[in-house]
Amino acid sequence: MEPIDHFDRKILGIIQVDCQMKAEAIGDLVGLSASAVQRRLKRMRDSGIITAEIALIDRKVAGNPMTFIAGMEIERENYDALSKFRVWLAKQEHIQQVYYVTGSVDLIAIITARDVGEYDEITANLMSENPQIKRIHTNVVLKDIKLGMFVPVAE
Amino acid sequence: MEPIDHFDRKILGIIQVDCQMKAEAIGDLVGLSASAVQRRLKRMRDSGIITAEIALIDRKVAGNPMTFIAGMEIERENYDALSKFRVWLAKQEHIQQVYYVTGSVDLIAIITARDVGEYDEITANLMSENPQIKRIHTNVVLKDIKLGMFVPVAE
DNA sequence: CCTGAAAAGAACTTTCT
DNA sequence: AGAAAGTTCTTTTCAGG
Repeated sequence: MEPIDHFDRKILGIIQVDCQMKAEAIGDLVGLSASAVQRRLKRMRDSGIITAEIALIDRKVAGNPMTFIAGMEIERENYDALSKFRVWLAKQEHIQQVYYVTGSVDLIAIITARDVGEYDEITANLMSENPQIKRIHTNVVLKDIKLGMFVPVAE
Repeated sequence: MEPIDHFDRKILGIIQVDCQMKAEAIGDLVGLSASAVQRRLKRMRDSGIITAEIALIDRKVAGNPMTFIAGMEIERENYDALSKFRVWLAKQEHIQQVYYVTGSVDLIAIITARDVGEYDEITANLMSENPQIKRIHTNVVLKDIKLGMFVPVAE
């Protein structure tokens, strides 16, 4: 993967907050011309440093106001079934994030739903479709304190 | 908050995956002219239905390849200190997401760091700056199975 | 009120130095 | 890299449902 310089880092810091900002405005902030910024953006998109540019929307308007954090235990034996699980997950729109972790549970998922009833349906389906999952510990999110995907760009 | 119609829902579904898609391309997908799509986008941005448009970047390139999920226990008495905590959190770039939850822990945070050492520094600082946090249970993320912020838009 | 289409304006891409 | 020309996209305007 291509190396990035000081200007790239600054640009990444900006577009992680607002990727619709005009190249000229970014240029003013980082001390570069609009052309140079555009070139760098194109290079970072093409090389995969920028993996996606997405809109965040109001969950209530989308009809999925609730969030749940599910800790899951899986059977050690067939934990190679993860690849199949991955394929299955890609199609599950309500399951936003899944992490394979160390600790008291094996997987942690962040799931969005209309209400508790719908969450129940989702987890019931999750367990029936993926028998390697033995147990689910649920935390209901009462309040989003901070939500983001921002990653600091180290110098 | 303004109501949204079928076209808005389709547009939201698209820009949650790619917010740089051209209005004409979106129009082709949803069956609307480019002008109409632009108008709807502007309205949804102004009204706060679209809360942000952000770039996702490669964590390794950013120098923060590791992710940790921290479950935190807080003292019941001064859990109104949440508002101060919130202000403090806003400045903590390594702490991406924080949820106030029911269950065995009170808060769950998703934290990004260069390595375990840096994570240790972050949590040490977290606890010294916020004495109401009594205990932290850490899950180290071994693999990101799915990462996203996509929210399905109910009809 | 919202659409589609065309004109006007702004941004991006390319080329050149 | 920056600047200017060329191209594309967005914004505004306007007529019509």
